[in-house]
Parts: sequence; structure tokens; C-alpha cells
Amino acid sequence: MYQPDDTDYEILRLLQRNGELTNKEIAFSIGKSIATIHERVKRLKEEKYIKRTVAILDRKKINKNLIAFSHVLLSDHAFETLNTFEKEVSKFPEVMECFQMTGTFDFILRIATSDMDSYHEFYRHKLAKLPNIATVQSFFVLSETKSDTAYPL
Amino acid sequence: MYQPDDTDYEILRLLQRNGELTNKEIAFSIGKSIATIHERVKRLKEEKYIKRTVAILDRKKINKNLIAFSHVLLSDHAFETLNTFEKEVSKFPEVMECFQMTGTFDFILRIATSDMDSYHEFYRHKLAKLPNIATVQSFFVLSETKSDTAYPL
DNA sequence: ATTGAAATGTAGGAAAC
DNA sequence: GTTTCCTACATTTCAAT
Repeated sequence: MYQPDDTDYEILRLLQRNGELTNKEIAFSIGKSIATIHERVKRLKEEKYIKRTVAILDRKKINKNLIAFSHVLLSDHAFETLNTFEKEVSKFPEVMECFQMTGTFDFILRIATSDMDSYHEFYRHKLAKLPNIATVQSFFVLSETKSDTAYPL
Repeated sequence: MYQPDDTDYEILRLLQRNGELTNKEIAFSIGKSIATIHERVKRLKEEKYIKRTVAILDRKKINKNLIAFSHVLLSDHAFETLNTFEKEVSKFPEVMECFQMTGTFDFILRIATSDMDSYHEFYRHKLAKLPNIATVQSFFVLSETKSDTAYPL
């Protein structure tokens, strides 16, 4: 299996912060040739160290003013119950993230809507209608102190 | 204030999913000229609708196998207490996100580490040493059902 | 605001060292 | 890993609509 070295990690560090850097800029920044960077980046993408490159939008400007974290507990933990929940909840565009968790509930969802009315609409007519939901406890974001997609490397 | 139209939203929708699309590809996909797309994208960046473009890494490949969501309650809510917490917690590279929340605790943190030992290390020697922490309750990700950076548009 | 066309720069591949 | 060369695209600017 492919093991990235220090140079690769330097590149990942940079591209995690700014995916628009050119090979030339990266080469200059870490003191290697353009051809080397070209080769490294190509491999990092082929090997899926870089899953994809995406634009990060300002959610307030696109009217996603309300972010909720919801803790979901299911009524049972049969394989089919978990599977169905995961499959169905993933279809909702409002649900940006869904993680199965350790602890006193089963899933954390990150839900993006424009305001409390839209959240309520989503909750009543989509989330709460899924089968085998025992409880949903929701917490709302008051302010973002830090919001980063980059992992510490 | 600048108000994006349907064409702009089409572009945002596409770039949220794939930030590497060329103007040519976008132009073809939504039936406009390359120069138009160029103009729109430039403005969407200038006006900060697009905050930045980033590479999304495969966290398991870069050894960030443990993601925790931690609920933090502070011992008081004086302006300075909140401020100091936000400032200090943001400095930790393990903390990818920090949100102030409504409800029975004050903050949600998303923490990325390699394993439970490193998490413990972070918790004991960094997080728990911050002043005015009353309680920290942590939940760990078992599996990712959906993990998206794109807002519904 | 949108377009086609021209100039400049970058990507991507291949060669030799 | 670097350097050079090359072709193919992509970006960027601009005059015209």
C-alpha cells in the first residue's frame, strides 16, 4: 500500500486550506519542482487521499441561517431498522451529515435550513415520519466560533 | 447588495459538489458561454458567496480514525469566560469546529484524533485545562452514514 | 449582462540526466 | 527527483452587442 511521505503531507496540508493552489505555487512554497508536485498530487488523487475538491459557501449568504444538531434514538437496533434509517435520512437534502454514535443515542444529524419554520417543517414532515424513531433531541447553533474542514496534519 | 440569480445558484450548486469543474464544463452544463461563467464565478468569489475552495481528505487514510463530538458546559456565562474559551479552544488543531449552542450546554466541538489514546491526551492536557469548564460530555463516531459539505440549494 | 476571439498561463505527458 | 520540451486546455482580457 502507498505511504505518503513528508512532501505529500505538506501538499495535503496546503490543499486542505486552499484547493485552488497551482502546482507552481505549491512547488515554490515547499521548494520542489513543478513536475514533482504534479506527480504527487496526481497520486494523492488516484489513491483517494484527496477524496474531492469542493467550494465552501457562506451559509448566511445563501439563506441557511439555522443549523441544528439532532440526536436521534431509534426504538430498536435490528439490522434492518438501522439500515432503513440510514438510507432514508441520507436522502433528505437538509441532512448534511449523519453519524452513528456511541453513547445514549444512535445518530447525530447536522441539519441546514433557512429558519425555525423550515426546520419545523422538516422535522414534522420528514424526520419524524421515518419509521422506528424513538426520540429526537435538537440543539441549534447560536454562533460559529470555528468552522474548519481541514484535519490536523 | 448583490443578489445572485438562478444562473449563479446553478453554478454554486455545481461547485459545491466539485470545485475542480472548469468554466468550460460549467458553461456546457448550464448552457451559457465560458465568459459568462467566468464573470459569475469571479463575482461569487469577490462577494464571498464562495468563501474558499478546499481539498477534502479521506480521514482514515491520514490516520484521523476517531472523531468526537463534545458538549461543553462552562461554569459561568460572563462575557470574558465565553470569549476566553472560544479563543483558546480555537487554537487547538484537533478542534475542527466549535459552535455555541442553545440548550443545556454551551458549545459543541468536533474533535479529530488518531485514536482513543490521543483523544485522551487531548482531553486531559488541553481541553480540560482550559479555565471555567464545568462539564464535558463526549460522543464518538462509530460510522459515517453521510458526510457532506454542500448545502441544499 | 453576454458573447466570440485573442493573449497568457497552467496542466499533463514524455524525454534525458 | 529535476529539467526541458511539447501539446492541449484553461484562464483572463477585451471590443462589440
